[in-house]
Amino acid sequence: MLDHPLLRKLAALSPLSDEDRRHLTQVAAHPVAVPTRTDLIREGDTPRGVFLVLEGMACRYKILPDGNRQVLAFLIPGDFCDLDVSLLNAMDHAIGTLSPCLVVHIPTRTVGDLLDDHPGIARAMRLAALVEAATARQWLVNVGRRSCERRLAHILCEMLVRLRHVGLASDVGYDLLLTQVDLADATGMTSVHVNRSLRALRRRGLIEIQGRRIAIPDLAALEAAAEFDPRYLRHAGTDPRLRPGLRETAPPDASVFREAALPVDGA
Amino acid sequence: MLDHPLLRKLAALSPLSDEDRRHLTQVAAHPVAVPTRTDLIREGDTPRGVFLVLEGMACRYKILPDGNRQVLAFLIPGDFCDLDVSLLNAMDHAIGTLSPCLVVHIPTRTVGDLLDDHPGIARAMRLAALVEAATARQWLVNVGRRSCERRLAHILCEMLVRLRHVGLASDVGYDLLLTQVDLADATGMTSVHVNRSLRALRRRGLIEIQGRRIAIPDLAALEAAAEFDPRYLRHAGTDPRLRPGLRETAPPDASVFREAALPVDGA
DNA sequence: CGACAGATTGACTGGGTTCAACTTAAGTGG
DNA sequence: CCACTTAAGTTGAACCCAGTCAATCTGTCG
Repeated sequence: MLDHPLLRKLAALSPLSDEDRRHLTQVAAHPVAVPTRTDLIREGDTPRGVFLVLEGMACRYKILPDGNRQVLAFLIPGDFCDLDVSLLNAMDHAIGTLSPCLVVHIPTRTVGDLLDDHPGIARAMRLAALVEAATARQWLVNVGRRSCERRLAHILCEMLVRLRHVGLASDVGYDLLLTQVDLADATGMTSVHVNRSLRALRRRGLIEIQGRRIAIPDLAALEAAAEFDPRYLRHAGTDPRLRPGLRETAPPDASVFREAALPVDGA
Repeated sequence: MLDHPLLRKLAALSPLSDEDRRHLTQVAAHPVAVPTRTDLIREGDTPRGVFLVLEGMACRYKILPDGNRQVLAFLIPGDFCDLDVSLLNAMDHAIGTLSPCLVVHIPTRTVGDLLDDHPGIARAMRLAALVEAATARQWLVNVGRRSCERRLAHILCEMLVRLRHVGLASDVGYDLLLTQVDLADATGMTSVHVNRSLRALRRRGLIEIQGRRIAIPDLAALEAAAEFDPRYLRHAGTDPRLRPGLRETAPPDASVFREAALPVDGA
């Protein structure tokens, strides 16, 4: 039961009862095989539910008028797309596979039931959505302000942690089912320059690549090179062991708001 | 009552009852003045509620080890931060003012009551959150795949639409309470290059700048230069007038999923 | 054995950064 | 009311990171 990626992922965020687990397992009982480079949903489509990836890798992406693609997020086993998607009547981006995948489609109604009738699941899924939002912020920082080599290192670190969360990576490496073009479109680079930057990382001894396998001989070194801090990937959760301590210098008063602010006569 | 930015923004997304309006007005009754460049909450802080901006401009941002800043989103009057923030125990980014602001702090508990007891408000706020997520995706595309001049044009178009939604922009322009450094940190550029690119836009006759005032003589031209499509800013909503038609060629079958997919024996 | 996608490498180019000086605007206090 | 201070905007020149173009290599699969 633990090898079910969705269960692993959600249980790591918030405790799940046996009943929750049973229910989730049932919801994901009938996956469908989808070949590489196939859209699950396109920009402009009306979402009829949520997709859940059980095997393989997919991505959210947008295509620009000039044909360029920007990858917005990678979806790995255990990932699903927007909970509140039912409120929308048109997708502003597409979701497509990057490798052969096993995917489950969960109808809007089932999602609603899940959220309404299973508070434990609802909480875990809301937390997962917050982690995804935090990841999106990291990507914006990545593309906006980090050097190309660091960007790649950062994404490789991120994928290691995420894959490990669902049992798909060892401590030393993992299979990255992506092409260098996919990495380029995710990091705002050219595939040519992805290639060169990967080589640079290889030469620095930070990674080793054999086919699709990424090996990381010295994780601490790679994380340092990436300025990677994994806390955003789990910064939710009630488990005190997971509680982050992002600031080293504890603030005497949390909010500058109260100090600096001047009360004003309201309305 | 309509000049309340929060009401204008939410009402545009989903219908609000008079009672909803009364309640929201009351929640935002006691704003506080906050000077420029003041943090409302910092990275690592535990959120104790939600901030609502009534006047001025603020932003979400992150600071990198080398001191560089990445702005993740601009907050304008009517904007508030994450609803589900109470699930977190540490912010992964900071929120700070970029101009003198009037801000309301809404305690976690009040937010919960609002969401639980006022379904109309809850729906509108969930939609607003989805629009913010869509905006974040646009920013990633912006920084990842658009030329610098286009990036700036895109952000200027976006701000026009958003400010117009809360009655703070005319058809021809608005006051942008940001410095060129702020724009640079939002677009992944240098302030020097922001300056040069703005000049280029000015020379092309797409914008006019006087102090903080941005005038847009020919909106269609600017939108074309930016490849800007405003639908993501309102693509939610039940109002059929707001229903987007992102694709011009209607798909015969919405989901390639069903076509391409091969059923697989599940678990 | 082709055929094709993906990876790799080289040479050249250019968009955007860096560094630094200077101007303008907006306070602030004597 | 003006001298002083500071933040923001503007401009030039040199440099370099990363894109572009294009050829070649490698592996895989029918």
